[in-house]
Amino acid sequence: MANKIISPVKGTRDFYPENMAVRTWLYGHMRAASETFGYQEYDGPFLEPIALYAAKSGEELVKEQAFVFPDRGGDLITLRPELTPTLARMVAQRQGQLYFPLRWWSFGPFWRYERPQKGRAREFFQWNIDMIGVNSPEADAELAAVGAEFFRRVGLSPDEVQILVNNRRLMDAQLDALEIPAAQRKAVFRLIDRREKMSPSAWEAYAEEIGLSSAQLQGLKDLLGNANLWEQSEELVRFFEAAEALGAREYLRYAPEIIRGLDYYTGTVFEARDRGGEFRAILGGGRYDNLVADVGGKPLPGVGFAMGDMVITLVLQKYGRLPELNTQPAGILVTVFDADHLLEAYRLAAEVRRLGYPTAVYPEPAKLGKQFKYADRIGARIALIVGPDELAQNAVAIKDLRTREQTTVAREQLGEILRMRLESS
RNA sequence: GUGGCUGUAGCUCAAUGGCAGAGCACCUGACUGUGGAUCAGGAUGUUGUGGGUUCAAGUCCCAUCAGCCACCCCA
Repeated sequence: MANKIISPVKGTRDFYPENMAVRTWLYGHMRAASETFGYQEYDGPFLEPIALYAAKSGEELVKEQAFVFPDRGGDLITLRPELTPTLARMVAQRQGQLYFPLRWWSFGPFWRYERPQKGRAREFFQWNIDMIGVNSPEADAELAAVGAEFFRRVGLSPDEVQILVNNRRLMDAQLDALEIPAAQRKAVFRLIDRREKMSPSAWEAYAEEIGLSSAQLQGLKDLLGNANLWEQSEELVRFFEAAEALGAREYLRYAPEIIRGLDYYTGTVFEARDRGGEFRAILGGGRYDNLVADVGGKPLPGVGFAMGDMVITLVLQKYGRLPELNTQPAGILVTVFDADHLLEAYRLAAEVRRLGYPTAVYPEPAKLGKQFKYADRIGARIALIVGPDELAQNAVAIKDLRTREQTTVAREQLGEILRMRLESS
């Protein structure tokens, strides 16, 4: 038996009803946070040509981490590893008819060919939210505020999660001052990104390896130790002022070590972490001012972030913020007294549904005890019985599965009684 | 792509190289119009898969697959 079950594809997840309930719950809060700020829902194709990503997403992403396969005509197709390039294309295609600034959000599946581990699968769901057409620190702050709004809604406090913020232009200027040449910039960004993941000695050895002088290394260490560095960036000063006005300041903190991996970020970048530092980034995003032009449109600035479903779920679990979710839509189960009363049960179920209550009916005759047990196990609150006695009186027996009390009511009173029972608690 | 740990009943896990087991869950009955308790009984496995060593393998060896974890990388 067991050996005949075909394994699911590595790194995919089956969403049983209890898992699906969590996904739907997350989706609801993402929608609420997005719509509170006036963002519109959209989506793109799950399949894209590989060329869309080749331009700007970063080589690692396309070469090593995307699912790529030839279609029957021989063209290379990619299962989308991220949404931003699709968004850039969609905007570029209708650049003339869209009205800016554009505020769009989306939630859907993405694929990434990687070794699965904690907080990461090959198929995952991701919330994307972006504002296109404005280049201002205040727009950046609004996106961060949407992230903060989401955390607030799911019950995560600023003591538990924080959005760490930096700015690439600021870091570029600082690296200029240290006379670190442009050719070395990418390697140094990577070095910064790895600061907290390596031991201090290994980190310094790595710095030396990429060609930093000891003076440059000391300068870099000073930068990364300077929690007030943001005051030297007019963009970040305005960013934090706007975040304050938006009521999101308490979730934000300046962090000079935040760089982000994607090549297309040009200004402010941010990512959310749990304060224990236990998990990888909960969300990540920033400003990208060249992306629409890179896919063939006229230049348009943008800012946005993405949040995967897995890390946020781990964080919510850690802090006990995942609610008990009801996976049973039907509060009522109609029992089947015996084979002669099967259709009577079906008629009763139809009647109760017309009254507006989701109702399941036991699909075949069985011992009543078994049916009550089933009703209890699927999470129904009320069981209804129509046997010969009830039928003779044009009545229905109502059993409350929690209190175990049972009453018989006239058929025409059924709606009223059900309303009292189901809406009382 | 590299490394570590783990695969035994639906679930959680036992079994000094010597007859594959327990608890929970499940099914039946005690209870022919009533679920969670109790009691009695019952079913359940090619021990992930394929090889090898051995008189004998769940146990040792090799390979492979899967899950988890770390590295890599991160949307």
